[in-house]
Amino acid sequence: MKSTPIWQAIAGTLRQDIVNGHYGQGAKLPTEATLSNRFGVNRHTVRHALKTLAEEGLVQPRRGAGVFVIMAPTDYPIGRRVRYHQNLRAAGRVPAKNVLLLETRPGNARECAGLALPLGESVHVYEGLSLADGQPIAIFRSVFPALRFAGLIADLRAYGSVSTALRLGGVADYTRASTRLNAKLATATQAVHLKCSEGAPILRSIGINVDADGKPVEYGRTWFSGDRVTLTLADD
Amino acid sequence: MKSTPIWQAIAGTLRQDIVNGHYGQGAKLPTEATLSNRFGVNRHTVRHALKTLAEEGLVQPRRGAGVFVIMAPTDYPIGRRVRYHQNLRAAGRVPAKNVLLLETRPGNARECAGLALPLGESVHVYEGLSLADGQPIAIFRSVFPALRFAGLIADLRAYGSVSTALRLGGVADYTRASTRLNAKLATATQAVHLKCSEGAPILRSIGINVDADGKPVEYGRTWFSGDRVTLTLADD
DNA sequence: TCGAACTATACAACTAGACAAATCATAGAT
DNA sequence: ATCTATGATTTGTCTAGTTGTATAGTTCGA
Repeated sequence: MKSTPIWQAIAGTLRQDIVNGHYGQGAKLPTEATLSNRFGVNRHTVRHALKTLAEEGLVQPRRGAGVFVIMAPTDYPIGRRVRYHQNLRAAGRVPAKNVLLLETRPGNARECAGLALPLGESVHVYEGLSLADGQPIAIFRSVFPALRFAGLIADLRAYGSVSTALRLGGVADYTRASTRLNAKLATATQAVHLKCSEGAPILRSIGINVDADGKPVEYGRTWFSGDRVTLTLADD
Repeated sequence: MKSTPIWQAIAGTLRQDIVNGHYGQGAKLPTEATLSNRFGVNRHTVRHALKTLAEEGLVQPRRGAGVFVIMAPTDYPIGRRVRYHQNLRAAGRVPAKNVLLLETRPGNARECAGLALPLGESVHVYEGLSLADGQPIAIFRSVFPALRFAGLIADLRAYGSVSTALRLGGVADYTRASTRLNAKLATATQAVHLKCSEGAPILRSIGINVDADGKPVEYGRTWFSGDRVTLTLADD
């Protein structure tokens, strides 16, 4: 049996304390000297732990000042009408999106089934990264029926916003028809984008949005960083 | 004629040196490299000898620091009235406490059940480390009903003593109502604090203390280092 | 032939101490 | 009141030493 190194254990408990809101956003962690005393280890061992937390983007050290919490755990609302950016802004965070991929291709079985399209019909794919205060929160991949929304790619590229692009495509309003949640482990690629370690817990959400007539307009999958996001169910 | 292995001879002479007071309590043995030089053998042979001494409880190695002479296992009294510090002092040891956590939060199912509170009611949490002669003996986590003892956190922070804090909270006397004992294996975090190896045997005690009226005032869990502590049942 | 005892080497994990660089708090001078 | 100098605090970096673990090989006796 291989025992876990001390620095990993320390990093784990500190991460838990941060994620559980024990230290709020911008709060100063105890000094390295204090922590090394508290854990009964050498200062360098604590530094090793803090280094990994800094690499994950959880924490930022400032020479002469201390180590500060960069991000607070994000509450991410799930419900019939989700407006990601507005919710985050209301919580005092700075939301952002990072486009990774915009393309049109034939949909696969799952995508066409979710969108109620014949197999192999062409779909728009919008893949990107959701950020809060510059920290990656989630990877999303949304697919849309390409025949119905011919100019969607251009609109997405121009505005970045799904709701705006759909409105320009003639969908005045849409709601969430179904949501499924899974727990997964981060793949290597996901770990790179989410700035977490491979194998970190991931919360995967698969959702279908429909227009006023009940026709599917978006089949979206989202991979949330389990450490940084708490999904909250909104009942509306 | 069967010759005794070298490592047993080395263990014997080291043991003699220790019991003869050549190395006092807490003293650091020469490094493995020094010893292997002095005895003219490989370092692994010395390590084999040191390992048996460690298993006898005579010495305790600390990675990166050295091998240290250790004292006898601590007798820890369990009974209706436990005064940890006084008992240890009577045995000629120097007791100490190390505060790891002081917070107020909603209690979980077990904690609320133990304290006879409605689920989710707020509790004070006091987590720390018990030391004897500077050596970690046990990790304790006590929870108290927060509504009843409003100023408990401040008192615990000021005095460190549970009995003092409870007295200031209006509980003149309290006794142990129930004690349950389990054997566990040390988690990585516990191993860090107790300075033992992950998977080392741990004696877990779950106790409920009640006031004179039989109302629960403390739900405490304690994880003892199985190697260093002998629980003794006091009948009073 | 097998296993116990021992050697040899290398690397990982942790400790120990020192000093540099940036920051912060505060007393003192203007 | 404001600015400045100073000292304490805190993180960054470096060197050196110590135990933990893994692998590979040798010797010797049953």
